[in-house]
Amino acid sequence: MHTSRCSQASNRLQVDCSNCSLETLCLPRGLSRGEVNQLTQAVRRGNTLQKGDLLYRKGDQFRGFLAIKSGTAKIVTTDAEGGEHILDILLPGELLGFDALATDIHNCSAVALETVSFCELPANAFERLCGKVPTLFRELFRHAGEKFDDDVRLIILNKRPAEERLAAFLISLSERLQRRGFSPLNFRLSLNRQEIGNYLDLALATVSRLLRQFQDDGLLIVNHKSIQILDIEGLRKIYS
Amino acid sequence: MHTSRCSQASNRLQVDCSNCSLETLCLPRGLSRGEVNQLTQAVRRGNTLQKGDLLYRKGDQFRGFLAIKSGTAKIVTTDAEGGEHILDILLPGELLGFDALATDIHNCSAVALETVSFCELPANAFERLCGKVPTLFRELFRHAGEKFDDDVRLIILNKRPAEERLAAFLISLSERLQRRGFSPLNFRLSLNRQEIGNYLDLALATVSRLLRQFQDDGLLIVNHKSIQILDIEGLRKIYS
DNA sequence: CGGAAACTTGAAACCTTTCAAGAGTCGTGG
DNA sequence: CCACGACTCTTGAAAGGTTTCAAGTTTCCG
Repeated sequence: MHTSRCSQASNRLQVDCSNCSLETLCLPRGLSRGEVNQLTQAVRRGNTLQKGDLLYRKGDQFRGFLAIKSGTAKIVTTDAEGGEHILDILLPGELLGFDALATDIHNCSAVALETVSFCELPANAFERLCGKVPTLFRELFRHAGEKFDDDVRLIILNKRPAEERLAAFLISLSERLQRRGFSPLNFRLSLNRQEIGNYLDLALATVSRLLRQFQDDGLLIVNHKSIQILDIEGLRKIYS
Repeated sequence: MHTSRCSQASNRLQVDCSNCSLETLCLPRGLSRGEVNQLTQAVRRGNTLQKGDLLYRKGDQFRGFLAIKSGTAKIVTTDAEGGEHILDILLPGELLGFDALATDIHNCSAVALETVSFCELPANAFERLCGKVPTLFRELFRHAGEKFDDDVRLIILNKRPAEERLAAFLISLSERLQRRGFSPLNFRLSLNRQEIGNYLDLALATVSRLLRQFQDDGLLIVNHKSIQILDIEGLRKIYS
């Protein structure tokens, strides 16, 4: 196993939560200026990991909430037979760690899908802050709520035909990337076919076939992991 | 899911959170004696609804967390086409309301599957209490975490073959009923075939066929909604 | 008692998977 | 710089699990 110790970047640039580009997506979202300052002091910034490294591992003690600053990660768990199941894909500004809420032990692993940098709000700092910054726990609750809604979306989505699942996946990705300032029509998948299939409960071959079909239908151009969406409304129509 | 144990809140018995039979499952779970007393004062007890009634409706403003005292309920949401999707089945001692966490607007409806009595911790009382009873907030987070784990279980379960899904559903029900003092081998389903199928993403006909098959295999005896488990280990083996 | 709703059961259809083989891609080292 | 091997991806054909359709039966409830 390679849970390599994170390298802490030297902060000559003095990036903190109040001037972070993800301020409106991440934890500071609903907080006042003063509250963000308090948060800033508690957060450990500039951790980085490489593709395949674990942000945390299923079974680990909860150490704190994490926030993706750049790069992407996947949340996976394993079933009784050791099979892996991808439960979530995380983009910059999204929080991790909610899978430890019930028992203080992580129920999933978080794996970097590419080079990732992230921030950490240590558990003890969080508890300390909740007294001083009541909005903080309200905001964290809100983030937890969004995860619930995501779960609901996935549960419903995975009842639909394969074509709709993949279309919805691509649209959701596109919209989330746009919200983060990336191109919504031109992006690289950080998952391979196998992983997309795992997430959407489809066989690898089905994902491949459907991407081909979308391309043949003029909806997008796919080149390995790069996706160029040509007709997003057409895609949207598939998952009406 | 026969749940006649809890009687209607009668005034002479002065039922409160500290002497409720569900104390160890419900919200008071991790709280001290004094904390439970504070909780008791905030909780509104003795609400009852009939089969088909809504505890809350998708789109409603969040009013507070609810706890099932007796009876069962289902959490459902609707997709874009108006199709219903059952996301959870609630037994006595379980909390509802987490689907409003993200936006303060309920993302799902909660529907009584039979006569239900429940308690309510109003939203404003909750916020007031969180300052005074820090453990309460921690405990609610823990309950939210358990919902996450349930979602994960359902997502993984619904990737398995139909036979395993239904077996796992029955086992889970059996175990949860046992934890609440009901017979784990003899119970009534509060869902019809259609609803079980909806929850497990199976066609009504498949549920019917599988129950028949389980009976033919000597695993259980099914009679409409009544289930008598004969060989729980056999059932468990199906969902290894 | 009668009608609506829920359930059972068979047969055919269908979507997706599995299997398998071949092509393309990437990184490494000679 | 090319060759090699390990992966990943594509694609066809066959198999398989579930659904759909449909008809018949049973149950529930006014």
